[in-house]
Amino acid sequence: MYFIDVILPIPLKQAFTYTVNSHEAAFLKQGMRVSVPFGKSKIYTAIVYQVHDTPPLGYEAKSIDQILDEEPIITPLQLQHWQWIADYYLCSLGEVIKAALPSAFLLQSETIIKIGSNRNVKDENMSDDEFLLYEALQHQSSLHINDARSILDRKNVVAVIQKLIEKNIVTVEEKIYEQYTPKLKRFIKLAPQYTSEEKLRLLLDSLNANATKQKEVLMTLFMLSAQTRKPVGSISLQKKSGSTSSTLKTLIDKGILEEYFIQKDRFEYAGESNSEIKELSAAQSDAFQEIKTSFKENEIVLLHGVTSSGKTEIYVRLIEEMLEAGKQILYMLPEIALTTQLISRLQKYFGERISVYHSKFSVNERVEVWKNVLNEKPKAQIVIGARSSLFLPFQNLGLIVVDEEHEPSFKQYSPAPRYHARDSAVVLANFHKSKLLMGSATPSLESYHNAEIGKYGLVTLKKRFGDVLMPDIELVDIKEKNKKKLMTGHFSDRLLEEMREVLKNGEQAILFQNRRGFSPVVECTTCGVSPQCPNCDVSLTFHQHKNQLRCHYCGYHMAMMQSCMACGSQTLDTKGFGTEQIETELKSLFPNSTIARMDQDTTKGKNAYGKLIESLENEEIDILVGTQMLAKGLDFRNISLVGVMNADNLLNFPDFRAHERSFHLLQQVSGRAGRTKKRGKVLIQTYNPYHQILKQVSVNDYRAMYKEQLEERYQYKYPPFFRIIKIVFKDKNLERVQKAATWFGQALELKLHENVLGPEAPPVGRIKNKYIIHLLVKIPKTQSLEKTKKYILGVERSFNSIKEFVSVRVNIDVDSY
DNA sequence: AGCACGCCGACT
DNA sequence: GTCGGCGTGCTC
Repeated sequence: MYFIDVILPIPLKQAFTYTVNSHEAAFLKQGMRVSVPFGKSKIYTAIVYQVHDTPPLGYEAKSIDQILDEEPIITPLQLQHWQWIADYYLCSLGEVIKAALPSAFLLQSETIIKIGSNRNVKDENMSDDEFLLYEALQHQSSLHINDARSILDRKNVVAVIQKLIEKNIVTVEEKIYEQYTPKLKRFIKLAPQYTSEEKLRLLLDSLNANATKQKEVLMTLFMLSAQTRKPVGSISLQKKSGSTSSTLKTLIDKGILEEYFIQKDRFEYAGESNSEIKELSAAQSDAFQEIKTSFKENEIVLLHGVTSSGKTEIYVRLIEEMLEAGKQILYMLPEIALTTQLISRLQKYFGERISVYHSKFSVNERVEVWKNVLNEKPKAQIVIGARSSLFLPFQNLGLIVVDEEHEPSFKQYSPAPRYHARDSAVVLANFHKSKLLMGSATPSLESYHNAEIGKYGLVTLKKRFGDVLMPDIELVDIKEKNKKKLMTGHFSDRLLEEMREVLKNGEQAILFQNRRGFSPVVECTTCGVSPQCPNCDVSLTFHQHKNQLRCHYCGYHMAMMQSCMACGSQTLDTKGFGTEQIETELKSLFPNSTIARMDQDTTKGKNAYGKLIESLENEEIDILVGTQMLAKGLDFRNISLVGVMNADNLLNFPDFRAHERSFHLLQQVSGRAGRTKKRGKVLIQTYNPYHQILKQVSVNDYRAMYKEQLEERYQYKYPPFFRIIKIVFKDKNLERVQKAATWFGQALELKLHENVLGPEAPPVGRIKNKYIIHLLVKIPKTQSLEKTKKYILGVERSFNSIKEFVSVRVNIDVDSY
């Protein structure tokens, strides 16, 4: 007897054992997929972990359903890395697998209903629902379980189907649908009997005189295949010969032409790669050499280069060297949708050797990249992707670049695995014995600290490319401006002044407002009530273009009311302000300028973002208003002014990274100004111009910010001095979740004492009708991380055995952001 | 996580 | 009286 242990893509920690026969045992290897029956009826895709001959104790193993791969699709190194992620971030290997594999690799069975053996059915023996299904099956041979649900218009259809099965009216089977469909391209060739020139001539003669179109097609085909000696695609044949698909079809039907299909890759970089790499500036070239020197001693190097210093060109040089060494390269960046500019720049350098990978790609595209990386195909030698690209089956990884290393979006919060892609990449590089370069204009405190204590190499690039000056940053005190009545709406006189200047010179301006929607909160000025979301503890926000109130957490929306729902008065007012309101104000302030807005609402469509960028590039837009999105990767020559409408709502965020994040964001936004010889101008409006962070931003003093924040982190026991683990409790019942968190917290305190914080309700205490409570565990560097985690897991186990708390969801978030 | 089994309220 | 709610327990 042979057995295999498999991992299922579910949040259960244990492996599952199935039986296989001796052939299967000999064939199967770790990292192959098998489909296995699981539970009552379902068939799942599982990953083979090991093949052995030890029968399990205490239960009878089922046998597998099917082997799905010829070769492993996951490498042993990958599994090791994933196991590390599972252990470090306290989740199951199954959860990592689910996040790591393209969904097309993890097929699940679906229930199909078919007509049964009992053909003479009497209506009176069936209930209405049963009859409806029976009738549906008279028209089509099979029904998907979802079809049954929509026919009966209810969720639970299993009982009805069960009855029909008992009466032999229907049968069910579990079917797995192949989701991956190779893309086929149609080619045309001459049927073999006509391939000689003479026979072709005879053929042409034999065609009717009025079949000129057909002759045309044949001549074109003949010409094309003589010219290129490559297969002739049906589309290009049609185009070149000016014929239609029906002409082609006629010829195929006559047996003169034959069609055949070749599998095509979905990615084809159409543009050419002009491999001319820009000459590095002196500063860049110094940095490049420094990085290489540093790599001799360090596995990891942090490149701290101010905005617009040309970090990308340095990456390109490093990548180029790795390419020549025949190694694979992973280039990770945050939120890939926002970095189309960068991708096309890299494609210009490396052409078709780049594959792009991220979770918003279709399942088919992701499978193709996966296979190309696995087989070390040249076209996937460089992979550029968001955080999930770190799960790809690299064979021969030489370099990982983590660009914009400080970005919080590298940390996944939900669902598990709650991993940090930058930190997991460090481990991945270690497994592959490859180098890792982190880059940022404003490194995270953690990484900079690691560089300072000598864990990472550090290379600094202080000069902007082309010796462009750092922008001139000015803080505008809007409290004072308000007093002196120098504000027009949300614009100070200084900002308006600068904007007029910019527009007069035919330059562009960017305005940054860190809030979406027209105005976050609607408030009744009579009774002070503002409409709340019924499912979450937040005020609804007003969206002007749809005249709607919306909840950002659960998506709840309702039409904007005419009068206050509490007191009935019509004195509704909007508090705070967002991009939409700024846009409206701008339109009346500068009626002759073109104004555009960039935020989640205006970039929803597939190409909306690209279009905005394009019109900005073509200088069709004079003023662009936007959110966070503006901070990243935009690289335009003609923007000479950046305005930050209100810096305070950034700084007043209730979390320990708020100050650091504000610095990052303001620094990055400022970096958009003045990328040519002329010095850019940045105006930051604030109620508190004396805030340390703002001062540090205004004089571009990263070191001062770093020192001060580090001191605060030390004082208040936060990273990089302490590790933090956040434990989140959720339940429909407030009292129960409070009780649960208190119980858990007390259990933790037994051993971890004062390093357990909470229970505490987060700023938004209820989301989607679930109440939320947090516990925070701080772990000093001197304390064993492993033991602490084990202890927390132990407490969780006891917790889960308490009946009262079974409904309470517990999430453990290691290195929470 | 799904998913089935099992015990209580609101309708035909 | 049933339908369907979701609480509880298991999955090799």
